[in-house]
Amino acid sequence: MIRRAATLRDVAQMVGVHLSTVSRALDPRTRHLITPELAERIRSAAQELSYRPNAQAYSLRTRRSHSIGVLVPDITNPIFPPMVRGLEDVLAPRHYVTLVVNTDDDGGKTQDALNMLRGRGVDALVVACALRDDPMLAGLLAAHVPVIAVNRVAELTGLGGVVHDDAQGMAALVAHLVGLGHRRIAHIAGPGALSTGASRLATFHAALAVHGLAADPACIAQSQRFSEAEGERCAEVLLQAKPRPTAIVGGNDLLALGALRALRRHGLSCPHDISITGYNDMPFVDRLDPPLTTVRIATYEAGRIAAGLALRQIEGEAPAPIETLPVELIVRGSTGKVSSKA
Amino acid sequence: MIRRAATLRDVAQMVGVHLSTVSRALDPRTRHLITPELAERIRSAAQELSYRPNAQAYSLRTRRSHSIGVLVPDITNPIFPPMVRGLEDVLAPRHYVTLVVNTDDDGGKTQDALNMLRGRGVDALVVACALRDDPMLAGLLAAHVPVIAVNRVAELTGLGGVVHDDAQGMAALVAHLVGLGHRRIAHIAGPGALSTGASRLATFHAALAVHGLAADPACIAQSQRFSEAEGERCAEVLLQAKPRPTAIVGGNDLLALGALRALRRHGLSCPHDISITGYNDMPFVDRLDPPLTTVRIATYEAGRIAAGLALRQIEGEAPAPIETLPVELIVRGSTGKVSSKA
DNA sequence: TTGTAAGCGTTATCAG
DNA sequence: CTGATAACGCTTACAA
Repeated sequence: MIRRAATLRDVAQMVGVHLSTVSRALDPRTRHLITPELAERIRSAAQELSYRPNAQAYSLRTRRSHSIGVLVPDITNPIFPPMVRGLEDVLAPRHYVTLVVNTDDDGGKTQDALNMLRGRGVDALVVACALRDDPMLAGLLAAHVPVIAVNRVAELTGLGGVVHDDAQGMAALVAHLVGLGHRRIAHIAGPGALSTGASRLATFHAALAVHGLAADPACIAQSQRFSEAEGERCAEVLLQAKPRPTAIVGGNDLLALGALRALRRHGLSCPHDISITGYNDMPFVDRLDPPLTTVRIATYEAGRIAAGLALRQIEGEAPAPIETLPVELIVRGSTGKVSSKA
Repeated sequence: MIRRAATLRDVAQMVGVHLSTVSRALDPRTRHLITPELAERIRSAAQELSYRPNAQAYSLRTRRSHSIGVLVPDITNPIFPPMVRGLEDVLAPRHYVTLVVNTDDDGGKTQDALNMLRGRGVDALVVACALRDDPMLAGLLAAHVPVIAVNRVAELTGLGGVVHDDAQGMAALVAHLVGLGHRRIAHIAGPGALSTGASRLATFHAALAVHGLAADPACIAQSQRFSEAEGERCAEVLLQAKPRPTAIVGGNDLLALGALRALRRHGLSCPHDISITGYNDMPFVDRLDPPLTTVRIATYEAGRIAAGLALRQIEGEAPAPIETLPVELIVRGSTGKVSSKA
């Protein structure tokens, strides 16, 4: 009763032709080799049997899996779903699937995931978990596996990808704070091993310099992870600096949220006592109390672009240089004029 | 220079045995047939050549793809990533991949996704986008495709899956509100075509009855989608009821958020004028202003369980009856004592 | 214990 | 234009 799926052979038998003829009739690229009338008979027979090409047989023969591996640190982190959606929205219509795997930024898991994906013959890899110094990525490039970095990148020549414009974002953030009268601005830097952490720290310094300011070393805290707990810990450190900073720029929204929590524990109010900014504009940070001033990155768009780059590399084009997406400053309630007594 | 991946044949050649011997030596299930010493030589040769089995050849031969299709309405909706994570966390160690596809609750897209997944030979389907009356699901069951419903289910005999205990959740919510003195409690019902929408509405009525209350029809608003916009629209309607309800139970968190927005527009305060509750406990609803009282569902756990059920069905077991997961009432600031003047 | 060979469903090359 | 045939890389009876 469990009828196995129809194959080319079944369709051929039904129409009374050879299966290779069916194959040709069904492939738009070779259909022109077939008498239109026959092609139509074949098409309707295939329909009738609800023929569905066997993807693994196709892949085995053509060495094309029509699948793309996607490595994300953790899909549960709200910045990744839109990116994944962006990938899918351009890949699905072109009959590619995305195999999304979580790495938890763990070397072992990443290696396992990679082996699995390569064993499954993915045509390209989209990597959202790059380390600044990433031997895994280097290996992939050396093995000529098409690979696209998103959001985070590695310092590797020949690596294609998409990132968000940290220089622009930081400049806007700092200009905004300076405009509100802040002079003593602190930063909770993201992990130095990640390009986002390092680059935001670097551009933070650069942005201060533009306004003739320089960061007091006591106003820079280095986090180990992009997490709320780390944000809280780092903010505790920054609150000890004397004089106290009047604003804290979080390396991302989670770090900012942690900082907010630290303030609250110290009985300080945001933005009255200290202004706080985030980075990424995660969902719902506009509804927090106070709503978070932050920088919006185009994650969905990054996914779409990454998909396009992957497709191009699959077609054999050389990797394009890293693309930089513009960002947008979003001013909300967590930043305010520096209080007069400060 | 682009060395193609090593195959069994390459390993065999290196060791000087037949490729079938290599196949056996590498498969834990048949390794015992091989002289331990030879097996070890083969293992190290495979290692040396960094042999990786070709998944499509394996699937073609065995009719097992070691992949599971996952249909979600939209991965961007924060209740799904944890579920997907739960699936992956139990499937990945057993060498299964998850192919996650977004349907946007659109019939056409769902059909396309399904064709694609079946063409790729997924061993089972995990469906988080079931309709209460779902011909697609019925078709899958009829075709004997192993299918597991998560979160939302269909009224179909023989369908296995996991849902969250709406009766328990609603009872707790209503008891909480009644305990605060509320008697006139309204509900923004989720879409009637979805099991979650329908079941929460039904259990809402049942929960009121337990306290000797009955819902005024003017206190039930029917939403078309689980969205903030719909929540706002429905709340507008409820605010016209006379006397005005003192509490509104949202069909999910988004509907509640919309209601909150409507209140604000009317210059009403939550919880002072009207209490509001959500459902699902999405990330960050604990940080909103006011923090949302809601029901926490175990989405990650649901994913893990669904994975287990899928695996069992793949092994040939008959589908188990729908499993119901316990939920937890989370009381926060959006609910309060009914105001004295009411 | 190991080798032989068939076949999974395709595509692609070569004849006719 | 259509048919025959050889892979693609693997598992698995069956033989030795």
